[in-house]
Amino acid sequence: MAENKEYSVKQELLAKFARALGHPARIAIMEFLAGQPNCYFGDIHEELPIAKATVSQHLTALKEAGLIQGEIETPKVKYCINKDNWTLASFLFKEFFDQPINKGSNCGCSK
Amino acid sequence: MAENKEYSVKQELLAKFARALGHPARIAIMEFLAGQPNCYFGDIHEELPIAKATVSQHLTALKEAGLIQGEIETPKVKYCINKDNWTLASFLFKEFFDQPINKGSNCGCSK
DNA sequence: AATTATGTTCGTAACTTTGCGAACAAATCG
DNA sequence: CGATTTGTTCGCAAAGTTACGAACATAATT
Repeated sequence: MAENKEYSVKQELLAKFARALGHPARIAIMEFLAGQPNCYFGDIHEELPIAKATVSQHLTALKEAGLIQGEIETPKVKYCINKDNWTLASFLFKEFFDQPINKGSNCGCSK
Repeated sequence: MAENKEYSVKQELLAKFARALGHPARIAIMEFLAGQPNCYFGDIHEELPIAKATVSQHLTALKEAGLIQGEIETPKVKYCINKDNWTLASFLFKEFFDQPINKGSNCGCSK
């Protein structure tokens, strides 16, 4: 930033992942996928308090962010976590939250 | 989930933090605040490729998510990271990404 | 060829987000 | 008091999100 006043690739990527996780349904989907050996659309839908069309939309959003992948297993559709991007997201978030926070930036307002 | 088909408090909270971080400008703001001993509105604005009205909006979004705090230091406004919630968010994201991923959930699609 | 099961896509509605310039507010400076 | 500095708020436009039911697509089954 600073000189060129643009966002870095990392900032854009982190924001993309964050945005994808920015809905409780999508958090719930990721947690469900992490814990299930078989992850069919129907099972995911059963877990959520929303219509199947909406579930499909959320799955598409997660897919577009690269966090999950789908596979047709007629007549069902199997979803799973994209491990490469999961690992990447994990790394980026950890790096983000582990950045040192300048003591002077306390502003006297955080107690 | 499952029985009641609702989102947990944790899922809602994590989604709220994720959503707040779901824009590159807000990622950039947080990174800037983390690294600066003095974090005035004007300095933040200088770093970003957007109008001040928009910067103000993003700051409000971060404030509403609890990630930052503002303090009037006339005629300027000083912003800083809310450390308690930063720590909470950090914990929630780490817990989320450190959850074990079921091997069976590979679906054969993630190689 | 109809039926069934499983999801996706379409169309729509309501709402939210992002962005900007202009107007406004508050305190200080001449 | 008028002018200046610093940010916020207002009003608006364009675009994106979330949600749903209905219609559609696909493959297996009868």
